[in-house]
Amino acid sequence: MPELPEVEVARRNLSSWLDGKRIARAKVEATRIARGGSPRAIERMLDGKRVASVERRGKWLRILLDGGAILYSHLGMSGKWVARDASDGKLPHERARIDAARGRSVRYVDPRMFGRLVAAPGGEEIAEWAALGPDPLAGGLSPKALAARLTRRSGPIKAALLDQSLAAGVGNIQATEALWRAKIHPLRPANALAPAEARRLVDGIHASIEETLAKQSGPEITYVEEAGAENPFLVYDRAGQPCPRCRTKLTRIVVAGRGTVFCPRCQRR
DNA sequence: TACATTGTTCCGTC
DNA sequence: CGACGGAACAATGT
Repeated sequence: MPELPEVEVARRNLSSWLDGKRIARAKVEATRIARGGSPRAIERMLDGKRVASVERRGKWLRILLDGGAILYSHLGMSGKWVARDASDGKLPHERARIDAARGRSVRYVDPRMFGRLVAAPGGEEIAEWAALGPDPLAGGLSPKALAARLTRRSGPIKAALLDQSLAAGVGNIQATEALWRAKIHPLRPANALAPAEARRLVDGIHASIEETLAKQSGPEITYVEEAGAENPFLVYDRAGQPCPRCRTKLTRIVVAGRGTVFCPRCQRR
């Protein structure tokens, strides 16, 4: 599952492949991924335009084009941007491609099709982008601001962390890792966190993101659930294994409908 | 064969 | 109106 670090790697890759390049030809398949206009309309928006820059906010990407049009991209659970040669054939599960003139042929691959491509020909900011909260990597997430927003929430802290309007880009993996680092039980009511705990939580989010980012950098990202991939995380998907801190057996529960691993000794309720 | 699993967005309810 | 639980989505594993 791509979360903030993987999406940031995708942004850097797209930027290196496309920045300043003219788009020779775009192809968008007719799948549920294409939104905000027909696949044909998205292609027309891209064809012949020069790419100005690639931005990220939370788990959303956007490609800004000269003239003001914008292509938004969300990777969902299994989406990836990869670069090939223009002469290379269609990849398995390839849903779109953007061929740069005198450059790479950039392909969007997404087996499960939870991802999205949204065209904004007039450069409009789509609602999903506008609704995103502060981005932890951009330094926008402060302990005080997070604590203030958490006072209104009585549900489990883990569920609150998954709300993209609170902290953009934190998903199930980063939330699980950050709570373990901060020694906070996933079921603690969000509005019951002490200031020191909010500080530890923000530190944990930053540390987890930075560490994942360092491990995932490269032109091809591997997601943890893919066959043959090794799990780079400290506790995510490691129920039954010893806690890396105290060796107590890690426990798995379900919070907000999602698998949640924690250490019953380090993370007390 | 049917069902659980997976993360996020969307939707209905309180 | 905001919080929150559950449904839907596509594919895979049991």
